[in-house]
Amino acid sequence: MSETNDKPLSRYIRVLETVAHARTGVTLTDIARELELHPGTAHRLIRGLVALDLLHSPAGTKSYVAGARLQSLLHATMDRAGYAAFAKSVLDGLVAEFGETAHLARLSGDFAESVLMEQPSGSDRAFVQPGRQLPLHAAASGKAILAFQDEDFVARYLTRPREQFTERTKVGETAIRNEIDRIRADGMAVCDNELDSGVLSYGHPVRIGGGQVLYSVGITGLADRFRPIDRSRIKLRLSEAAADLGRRLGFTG
Amino acid sequence: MSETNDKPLSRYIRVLETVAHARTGVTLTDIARELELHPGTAHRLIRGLVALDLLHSPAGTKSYVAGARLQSLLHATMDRAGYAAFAKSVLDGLVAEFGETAHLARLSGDFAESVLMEQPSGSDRAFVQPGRQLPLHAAASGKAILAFQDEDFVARYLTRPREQFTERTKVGETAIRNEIDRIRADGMAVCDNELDSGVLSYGHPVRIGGGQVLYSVGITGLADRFRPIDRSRIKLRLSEAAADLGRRLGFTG
DNA sequence: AAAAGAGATTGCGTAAATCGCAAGTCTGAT
DNA sequence: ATCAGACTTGCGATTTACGCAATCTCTTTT
Repeated sequence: MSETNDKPLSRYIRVLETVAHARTGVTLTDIARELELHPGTAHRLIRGLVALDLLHSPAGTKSYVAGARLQSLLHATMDRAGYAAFAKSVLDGLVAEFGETAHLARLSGDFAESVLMEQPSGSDRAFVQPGRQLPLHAAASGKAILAFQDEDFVARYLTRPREQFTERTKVGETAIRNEIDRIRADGMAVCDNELDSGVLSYGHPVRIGGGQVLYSVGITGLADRFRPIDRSRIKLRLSEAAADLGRRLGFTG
Repeated sequence: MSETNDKPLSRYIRVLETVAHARTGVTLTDIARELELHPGTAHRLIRGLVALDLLHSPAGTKSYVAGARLQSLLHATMDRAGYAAFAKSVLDGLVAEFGETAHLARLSGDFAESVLMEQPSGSDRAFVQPGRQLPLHAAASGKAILAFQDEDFVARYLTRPREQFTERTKVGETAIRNEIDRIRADGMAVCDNELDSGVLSYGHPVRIGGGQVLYSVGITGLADRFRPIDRSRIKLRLSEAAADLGRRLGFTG
């Protein structure tokens, strides 16, 4: 009988806590010592956590830090209301410049979720009000996120059925793969009548610490009115806004 | 279900992710359906997570939300540098009003860790520079956090040895219990020469979603200069700042 | 109020993951 | 080259988690 009545899950969590509380990366031996585990046991636990991307060992190093999946979980627990405090001003800047609706979207499972939206005053239509689920294959802000996920994520997404919202919605695997390549090369996603009819939308990935893309920032307007606006200027402003947002959202080093 | 990694840990994590992604509480059946688990299996998983305080079921309800330990873990992954983006302006407001040093502290294990500090220009002394570990029984911002932890946490903290920093540091169990009661009743903690000699400090708990206290906001100054300032005005401003910070850190619970 | 139904909980035999330990491998410093 | 410390892998024995089905507990319906 061991003195500790620890179940497996408890030990995993304690490893995560040990890593999280350390300001810098911790080594296997650190963890084993801290938790009074045999090195072999610590190694097995860590290996399981790394396999799930809860821990990460930076290239070549033998120390461990919080993995992307933990970061993702952290952001997932943030309430939508919390974004206004530090993202509103960035969106307001875009609204002021283009006179169209701007929004911030967050990856949430298999959708992008709009978490904050700002509109020009007197705007009649709310395209992307907070809470709306934006499909990753059909919305500009969704595509901007999808295009920068890893291959596992993309492959898994493509195995599932995808809704065809308009006759322009791309749903085929090849079509979406091509679109992803285009977005990666260009740095910005476009959605022209692919989700809502008559609506044109641009989306740009937001990179947080470590380069992970959990968010995107987008501008949306009625196609007829929005189309004439110079696309390179939109891209420039969106990339600036994304860099700003990434700095504000990138809690983790 | 003949899918991917079905090791036990993976299922636990997927339950946590399901709960985190839901804006509101999710029920056992929701989780079972989402993850394609049998209700009995889902129940067992959830039970294990609740036992570790990773999930929480609000009084009497049958739905689940992120537990205190999960929130604590996730916040621990945040880098200190990340707080500047959305907490600096709040601290600056306090500095401008009182002309003393303001800081944000975060619960980290058995200490409160200063994660952000702002000072009046030309200030000569850095009381609580980011990274400093503030003891939960002797620093105002530490006490403000300790007083709002649950009984288990407090009891566990009191079993460990506590350093006596000055002759005014309260180290006895009864003394600390009384201090906790006072802070709970008053809503604010005071540290008068209990940690650093000649230094007077106030700390106020920051409640994030669900009412949990993982942070505190504090003002610190030389006792001789700071003591004359009206305490009720300090309390008012600190509580406003805490409410603002809680909103910005707005996490669901 | 009684019945029906959905959701939540418990028990059980079986299958699988984890356990501690020990023996191996790697790495970097002397 | 050698050595010490850190990391990794392998092995039965044990513990835990597994799916399923039966039971319990509510809320809703009649």
